[in-house]
Amino acid sequence: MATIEDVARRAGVSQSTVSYALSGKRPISAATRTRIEKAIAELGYRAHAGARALASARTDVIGLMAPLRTGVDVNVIMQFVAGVVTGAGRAGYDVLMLTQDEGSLARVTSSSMVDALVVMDVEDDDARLPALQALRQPSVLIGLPADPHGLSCVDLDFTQAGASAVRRLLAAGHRTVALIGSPREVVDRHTSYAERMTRGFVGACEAGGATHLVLPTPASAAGAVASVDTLLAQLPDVTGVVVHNEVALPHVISRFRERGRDVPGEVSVVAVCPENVATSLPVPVTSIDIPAEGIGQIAVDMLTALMRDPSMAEVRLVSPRLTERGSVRDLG
Amino acid sequence: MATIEDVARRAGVSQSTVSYALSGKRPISAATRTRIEKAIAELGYRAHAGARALASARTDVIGLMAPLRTGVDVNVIMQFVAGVVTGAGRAGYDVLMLTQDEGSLARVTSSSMVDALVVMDVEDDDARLPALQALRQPSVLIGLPADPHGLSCVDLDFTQAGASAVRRLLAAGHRTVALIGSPREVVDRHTSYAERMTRGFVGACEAGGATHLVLPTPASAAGAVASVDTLLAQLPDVTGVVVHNEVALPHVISRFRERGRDVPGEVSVVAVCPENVATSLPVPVTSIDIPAEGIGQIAVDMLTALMRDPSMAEVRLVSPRLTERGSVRDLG
DNA sequence: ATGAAAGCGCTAACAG
DNA sequence: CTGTTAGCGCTTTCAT
Repeated sequence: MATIEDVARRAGVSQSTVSYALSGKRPISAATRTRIEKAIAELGYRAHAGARALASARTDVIGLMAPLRTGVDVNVIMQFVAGVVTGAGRAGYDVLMLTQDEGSLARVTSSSMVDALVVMDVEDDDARLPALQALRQPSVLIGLPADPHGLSCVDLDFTQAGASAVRRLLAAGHRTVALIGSPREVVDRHTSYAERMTRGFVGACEAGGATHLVLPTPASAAGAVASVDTLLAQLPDVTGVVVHNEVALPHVISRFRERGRDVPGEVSVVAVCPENVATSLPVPVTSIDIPAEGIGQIAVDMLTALMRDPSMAEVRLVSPRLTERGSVRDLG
Repeated sequence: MATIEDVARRAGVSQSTVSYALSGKRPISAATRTRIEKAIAELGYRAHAGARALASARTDVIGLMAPLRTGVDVNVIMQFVAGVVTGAGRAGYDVLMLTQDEGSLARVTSSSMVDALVVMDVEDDDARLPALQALRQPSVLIGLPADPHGLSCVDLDFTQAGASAVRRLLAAGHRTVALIGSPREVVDRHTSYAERMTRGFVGACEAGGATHLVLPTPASAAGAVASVDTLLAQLPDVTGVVVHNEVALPHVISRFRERGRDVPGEVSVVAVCPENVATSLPVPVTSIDIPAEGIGQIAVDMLTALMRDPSMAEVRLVSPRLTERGSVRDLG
C-alpha cells in the first residue's frame, strides 16, 4: 500500500502539502494540486484509517446499536439500519454494527473506534442512558425514554400516532375499538415506542368515551389469529381495530374474514407500519406511516450536528400522517 | 483517555511489558501481571484502536456487505447479519456495515479499515469477484457464483434443496407441481441462490417426469395472490407447490384456500425458509430450513481460518434437511 | 504557498 | 522475565 510519503515523493512535494491538499485546510497552488492528484491516482493512494485516527482523533465511523433479537420487527429494524447506513455514507461516515450488550458500548467508545453512536430499541427507563451520557462521544437515540438525560432523541411521535388512529375511527362513528400491538416481551421490557403507542391509544379512547381493549400480540401468524379470537371473545361488538404489528397485520385481516367479519365491511382497520407494508397487502390498508429510513437519516444528521456543536442536543418527534386507503368504513 | 504509558508508569514497568501482558505474546511473572491488571482496572485503560491498527497492521474489524435493498428477503438477511455479528463477536471481531456499491469495497480495504470481508447477495456472475480476489484481505462469500475465482464460499445447497423439495412431493404421488420463487428482480440479476433453487427444482421435475411451472413472485401479499391466480389459470390441476419466498408464503396458503383449494387437502406445500417462519404460521408447514444465522457464523469461522492460512479457501454447501410438519398430503 | 519535524499510542524487534 | 527503542502513517504546529 502506498503511503502519503510515496505520494509526496512522486509529486515532488512534502508530506504536509499532500495532507493539506487532501484535507483542504490550507490553500494549495493549482499546479501543485494537479501534480499531487496525479500521483495519488497513479499510486492508488488511500490514507491509512488507523494512522489518520491516531493523528487526528477522529475515525469517521459511527457505531450503531441495533436489536438483532426477536420480538422486534425485523423489517422495520432493517429500514432504520438502511437509513442510518445511507445517511452516514452521505455524510462521509462508515457504520460499525454493535450488539445489544452493555460491553460493546464501552469497548468501542473507550478504544476510540467510533466518533459517535446511534442507539436503537430504547426502553422507557433504559439502563444504557447514564453510560451514554457520560461518554466523550455524542449519541442519538432512536426512541424516546422517559427521561432523555439530555441526550438527543428522534422517533415517530407514537403517542400522537396512537391517538390519531383512534380519532380516525371515532370520527367514522366507531365506539368499540382495540389495539393489536407489539409482542408481550417488547411491552414487558417497556420499549419506548410500545408504551407511547398504548398511551396515545388509551388516552384518545378515554377522551372519546370509546370502549377499548389492548392486546399485545406475537409477531407471527399464529399470534395474530389468537389475538383476533381473544378480541372477538372479549369484545364481540368491536368494529374498529388499530394494528401496530407489521407481521401480524395481514393475518389479523384474514382472520377477521375467516371469522365472518369482512374488512372494512364489519371491521375497520388502521395500521401503524411502514408504507410499503400497508400498500403491498391484498387489500390496501389505511395507515400511519413509520418513516423508518427517514428517521435513520435524521439520526445521522443530528449526530453530525452534535459533533460540530455538542450543545445541540434536542428531542425530535416526527408528526404522524395518516393515509387513507379505504380500510375504514364510515358508520355515520 | 489513559494510554499504555500511563498504565506502565502506574504499574512501575515499561510500555512493552504492558503490551506483552495484554497480548500474551511473551511470559510475564505473576507479580508483574497482577500490578499491570490493577493499573489497567484503576485507569479504565483500553488500547486505542487506531494506534493498534497502525502498529500491528490489524484492525480486528470485519467488513460486511449486505443488501439493504428491496426484493431480497429482509428477514433472512437480518438472520445472516445476526449470525455474522455474533460469530464475529465470539471471534473477537467487530463488524463494519458496507453498502452494496463498488466504491465502499475499495475504500475500506485500501484504507485498511477491515481485516477481512463477508459478502452477501452474490450474483451468478458477480462483478465484485475480480476485485475481491485481488485484495490483500481475505473474503468469504455467502452464496455461490458460477465461478468462485478461488474465493471461499458458503451457502445452503439450494440446488439440493430445490430437488429435495420436489422429490418429497413426487414421493407422495404428486405429478403437477410449481415453484413460487424469488421476486423477478432477484432472478433477473441472476442472484445465485435463486438460480440454483430453480435448477434443482426443474432438474428434479424433469428427472421425475413431472409437469412443472416456475413463478417468480414479488415479496408481498398482492404478489403472492397474483402468482397463485396465475398458477391456477395455467396449471389448474396442480397439487404440489414449493415456496421459496418467505413473505409470500402465508399469503400463498391463504389464497389457495380462498380459491377453494385446501392446504394440504387439495394442494401440498413445501417451503424453503427459516425455521421460525415455517413454525409460526397458522398451519405449520413442511419445510427445508435456511439456517441463516448458522451460515453467518460459519462464514466468520472460514474467515478466521483464512486469516491464519490464506491457502484455506474452500466452498462449503450446507446440506438441506427437510422437516415434516404435515403440509404435504400423500396421494397414495 | 510550501517544508520540516514533532508527536498521536501502540507493537515488536533487539538487547539484556 | 523485562526494558529500550524504532517505527507504523498521518496531522498539525512552527517556520519560512
